[in-house]
Amino acid sequence: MEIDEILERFHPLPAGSREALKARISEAEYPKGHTLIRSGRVEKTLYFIRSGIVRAYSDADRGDVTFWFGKEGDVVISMKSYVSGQPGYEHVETLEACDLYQMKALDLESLFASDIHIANWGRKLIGQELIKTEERLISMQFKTAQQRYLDLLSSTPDLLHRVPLCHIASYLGITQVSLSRIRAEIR
Amino acid sequence: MEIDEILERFHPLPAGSREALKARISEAEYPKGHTLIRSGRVEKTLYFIRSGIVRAYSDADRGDVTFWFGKEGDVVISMKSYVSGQPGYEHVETLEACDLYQMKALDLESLFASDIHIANWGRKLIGQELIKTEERLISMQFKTAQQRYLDLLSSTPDLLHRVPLCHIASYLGITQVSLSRIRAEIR
DNA sequence: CAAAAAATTTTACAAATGATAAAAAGCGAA
DNA sequence: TTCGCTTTTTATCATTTGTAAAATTTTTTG
Repeated sequence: MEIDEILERFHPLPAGSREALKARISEAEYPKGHTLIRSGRVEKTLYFIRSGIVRAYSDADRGDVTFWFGKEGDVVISMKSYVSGQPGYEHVETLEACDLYQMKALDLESLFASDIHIANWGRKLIGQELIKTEERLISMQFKTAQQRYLDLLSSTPDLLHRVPLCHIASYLGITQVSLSRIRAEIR
Repeated sequence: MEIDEILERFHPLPAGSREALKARISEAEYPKGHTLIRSGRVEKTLYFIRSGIVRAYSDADRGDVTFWFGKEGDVVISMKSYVSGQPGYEHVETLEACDLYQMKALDLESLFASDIHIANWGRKLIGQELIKTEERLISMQFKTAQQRYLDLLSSTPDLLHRVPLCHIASYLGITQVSLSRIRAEIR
């Protein structure tokens, strides 16, 4: 997915503002298994995914728990770092070789301070992430694991071919064994 | 909590921008049990809580499920309406008599378009909501119901005196009976 | 292709949670 | 206070989910 298309996903931008953003964006490739964001740090870079897939996870007693998948067109930010300037709680690693657009958080910050269109674009971007997170939270409270699995199957079927089931299970808030049971039941 | 203090909670504002916001804000009182936001509509008003407590909930098979509590200093918005302009999925009702500051979403929208400080303030506001939502999502995935209850107890102990346990249970993603068991176990 | 490694599924048992019903406790109004 | 109502707790049993270990399948590597 090309950068113009990605930037327009969140909110329309006047050509001048879009060019100002693009002037700060560079490209980078990373292999599978590369860690883009590490917890406990204030992250200084953010990414847009041109191609590939990544996961965000945090450490827990029972190993790491995946709470987000990002794919083509998505933004990769340590939200905590980005919003509050405090060390984040998440790791983000590539699950495939990835082509990314990258940008310094400080560059974006200074564009926010000087360009009102970019400030509003950033507001919309965060807003859309918020809706997605809220909808996931609600689905965790409302729905059974089986329903959540079926939802995932219909909304992003490709995820199941591209990501190991252990990460899918943890994303659904269940164990690998439970997921296996659900899959057997449906078959 | 006074309006200046609430507005400053999210991001510092120059005096002029703060006054521009305050010029669009009025006060209102609502009794306990009043519905501020109804699902299926595009909400045109947003609120800041001066005093009192509210809950957001959605309809499910097994009755309504509470997914957010707001108290003094918090913002009450239908996020879906506000961010995407589409009908929201949540109801918000007062659980106590509430003193609120209220504002038309369109007024805020036009301030976003004309005042860069307010646009960035709005960005920070949404960002902080996102962090809170993300942390709750993670705690739903990582933690047992008992841990979530203990977390709630230590972070907002007053909630338990002000809100019926049926709403607390649904907020924690468990039944009233399970919550009762957890409470008995701890005692 | 065969061996090794990794991922996934299956099994058996234990623990946690849900559903339901009924009892107990708390609370406001007459 | 007592009555009537709501909220909370307790008890029982059924179901779901977790843990641990083994079996199976798939993928990787030589």
